[in-house]
Amino acid sequence: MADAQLLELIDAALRAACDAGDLPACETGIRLEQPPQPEMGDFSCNIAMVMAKPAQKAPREVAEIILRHLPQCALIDNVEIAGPGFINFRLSPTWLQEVVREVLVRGERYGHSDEGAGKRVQVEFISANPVGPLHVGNARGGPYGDAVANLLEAVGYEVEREYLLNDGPDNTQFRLFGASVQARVRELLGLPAHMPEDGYRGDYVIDYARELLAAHGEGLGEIAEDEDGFFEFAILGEEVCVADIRDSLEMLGVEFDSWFSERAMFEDGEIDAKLDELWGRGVLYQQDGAVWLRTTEFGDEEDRVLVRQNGAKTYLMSDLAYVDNKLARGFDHLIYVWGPDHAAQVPSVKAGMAAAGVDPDVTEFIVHQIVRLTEGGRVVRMSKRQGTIVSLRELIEDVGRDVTRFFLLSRSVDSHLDFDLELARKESEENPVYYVQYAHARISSILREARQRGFATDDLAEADLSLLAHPDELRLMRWLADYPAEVSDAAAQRAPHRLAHLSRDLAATFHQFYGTCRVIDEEAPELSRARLALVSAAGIVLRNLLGLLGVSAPEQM
RNA sequence: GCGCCCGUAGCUCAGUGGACAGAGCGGCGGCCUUCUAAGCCGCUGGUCGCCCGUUCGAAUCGGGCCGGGCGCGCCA
Repeated sequence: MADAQLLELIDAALRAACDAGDLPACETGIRLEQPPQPEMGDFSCNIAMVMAKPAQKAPREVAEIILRHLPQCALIDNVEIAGPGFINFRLSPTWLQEVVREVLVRGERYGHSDEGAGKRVQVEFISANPVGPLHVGNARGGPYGDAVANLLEAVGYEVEREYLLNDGPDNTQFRLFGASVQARVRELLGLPAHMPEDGYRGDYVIDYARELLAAHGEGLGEIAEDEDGFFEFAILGEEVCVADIRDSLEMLGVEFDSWFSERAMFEDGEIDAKLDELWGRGVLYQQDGAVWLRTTEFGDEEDRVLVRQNGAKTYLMSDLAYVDNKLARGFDHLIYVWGPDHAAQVPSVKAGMAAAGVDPDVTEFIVHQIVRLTEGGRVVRMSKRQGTIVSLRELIEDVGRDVTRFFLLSRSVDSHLDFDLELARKESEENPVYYVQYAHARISSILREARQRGFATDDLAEADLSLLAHPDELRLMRWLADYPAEVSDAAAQRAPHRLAHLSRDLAATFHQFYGTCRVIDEEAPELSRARLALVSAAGIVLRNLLGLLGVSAPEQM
């Protein structure tokens, strides 16, 4: 590609200048940027300013030296030094024509790369406790984790999506859920029931109880109301709950490769083995009847309990065994997408890994911030107690999958996200999802119309692209040229929200082109073919972009 | 009290050390006998929370304040 060639030329110039003794050796990587104004050129390089200090010369003087050593090349039409010392390059227009051709030839693989080839990454996300339906609060990680996985795949990694089910026998919340399910089942059977103080009182538990009764019959009433009974009901309830979760995830368009059961690590001895290993490493001690891990020696603020006074293992114990389990499965890198309520435990897990002799850097914890629903500028209060939590299912039924995904992905995970229900419901120009999808429908429509009028659309790569010279055409082509770098950046930064902004931007660039450049014109068949090629290329990139977001690209609206 | 995140246009937010800080929504005014007007064009709009520092250059990096959100359990 043109930018890579340009980098080589600049590098050659620097080496030549260095050999000639005009400039000192430079270890700084050269970077190309897009100038803020198109009149400034196609690419801009700041190397002269970076080198000004080591060279002990003024930036513009350094730039002149570099230009003196720049090899001749047909690619470059014009070079100038601008502002404080930028070197601005204007390339021959053919480079953009090549981009259009490349998009058409590579199709859905345009923008992909092999940066991550040969590396296996696991992305674990959502992992909400299997004690109730997914709701808006814990759903943010869904589209996010999925889109990050898509991005990593696009840059060549082998990716697995995993959902961790916190269903261990020592899990207090899970047992509480079991007791709650049991209480509801007994109520339905007319038996004396005991809903725990901090039990799960949502109506959905009654639905779960009904389902269980339908599936297993009245014999459920004979299960004892004790710890064993609670756990039995927790496992029964989990089946119903997980089916429910999978169902809403299907509505969201998220599919996991792997559902990992915490309980399995207890049953096959991995938890105990990990505990023994830690004893052997001398990083544990007993105090107040509990077993503690010396995490303070590895950067944590305080030591953490692994085995409680009552003999039950803590979540940290499971987390540490879980890391081993993941690594044993051959992953090179582990990404955890966690909700804000788990942010505080990141240092403990990292310290725990270090204590266990595992390199904490193989893990990457991404903590997203909360989601609030707003309606008419006011925050929709969500309370578990009052049952006003909005489930993911309800949200999707209300505004649809595409809008749900797009909205949840449109902000940086570091920012709190206000989900504007009113805007989300609008099927109009105010809604950014429809704006982007409309651009795709419009592209499809143009191609349909062209075929109807007798234009072939399957050999557009052979069109005479040199006819594309209108400023809005050039702008669109330039946009397509930058796309691969944007995907690469978004993947590296785990920032799918960039894709949402890009899709908006591409749609706007296309709509603008559409407004000034008539595509189908029987009077000018060659120009029409060139423009159809550009339209088709824009459609491909828009489709790729929406694909990464997991948002559909409609043929018509 | 401690930790994490945020503070940029009326609102919601982009902006990986670079050139006059961007977008959407909102507001005002234009554009359909022509490929989808769910569109386009123009106008309106800013002490990048404040102060110091690092740098040729800071919305961006560091320190200190101020404001807001979320956490801080032998629950997860």
